[in-house]
Amino acid sequence: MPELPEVETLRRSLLDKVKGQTVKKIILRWPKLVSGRGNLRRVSLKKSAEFVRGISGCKILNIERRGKNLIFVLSGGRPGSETSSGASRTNTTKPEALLPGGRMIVHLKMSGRFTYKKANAANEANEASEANAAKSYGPHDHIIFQLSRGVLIYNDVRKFGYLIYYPSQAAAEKHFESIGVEPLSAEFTPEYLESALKKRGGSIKSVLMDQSVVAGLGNIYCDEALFASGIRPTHRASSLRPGDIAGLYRAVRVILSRAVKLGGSSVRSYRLMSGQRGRYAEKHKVYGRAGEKCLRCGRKLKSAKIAGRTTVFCKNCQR
DNA sequence: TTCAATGTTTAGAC
DNA sequence: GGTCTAAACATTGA
Repeated sequence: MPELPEVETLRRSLLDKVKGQTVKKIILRWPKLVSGRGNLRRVSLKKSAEFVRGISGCKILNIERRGKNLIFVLSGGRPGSETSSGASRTNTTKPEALLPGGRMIVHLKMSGRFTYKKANAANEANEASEANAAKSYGPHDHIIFQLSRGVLIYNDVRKFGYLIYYPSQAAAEKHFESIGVEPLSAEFTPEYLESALKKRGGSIKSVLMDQSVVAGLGNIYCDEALFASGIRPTHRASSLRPGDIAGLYRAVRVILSRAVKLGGSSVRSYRLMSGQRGRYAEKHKVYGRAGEKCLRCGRKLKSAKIAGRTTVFCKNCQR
């Protein structure tokens, strides 16, 4: 599902459900997903073991977002240390004992999802038997996190996504070394955008999609922002005029924040965790509308392959 | 039936 | 280095 608004929407609902819960058990039904982020990754027993050992017993303190990535902030404990059963439960007078420790970074790529099921008598019983537990999961439920009060499931039809455990914040930060600014943060300014675009060859669309420039824009929101600012996706990034860049900058901010407010865009089978549709898809002016009429001038919207992605734009309104 | 396309990223080729 | 393509995988529609 994954562009910034969808990931941000997911972050909020996940936080609401799992914050403060402890990871009791992890079932890796497709271990490759935790073996790194390269597209040629192989199953790594070492990584799988580190993932399970590192996260089991930890409390989920917070969930953050960086671009299209989710960052689960975990407590520093391990089973048998400060997060162990009896002692910490009675010793509630010192919540500050749970310092942030490891991080789990998740990228959903094309088809990653999370679902959450509250614990109840039925699935407690299922968990008792491995055979029944296996039956209660869908064919694309690849990673199961049994939490203190429910079950968090990572589901990914195409298996492009990844979940990586880092033992410290410092280690996790390296993951984002080559990622650009957050488009909804104060760091993202018209000046930043202008200087970034000046340096780049290639089309404006390919640069906007480049996560090392701005983090979180994908095919949908690039097309929408370019339409809103009247810029043709093929336009060379380095030759945009300051006025166009200012317009593009505003469009990116307005469109992303509006989409976050509406819960993102549900296209294809994507749904919110609640099962509802994100309502921003209703606002799309160009994405998914190739061959239909431009909502501004009425001419037929064109489709083209740009930066390897299907791109929809209006030849008349975007120059 | 076969082929192309799908919200993404990256490794490897030039 | 920048810039482009194919690949990781499954499903769906033409």
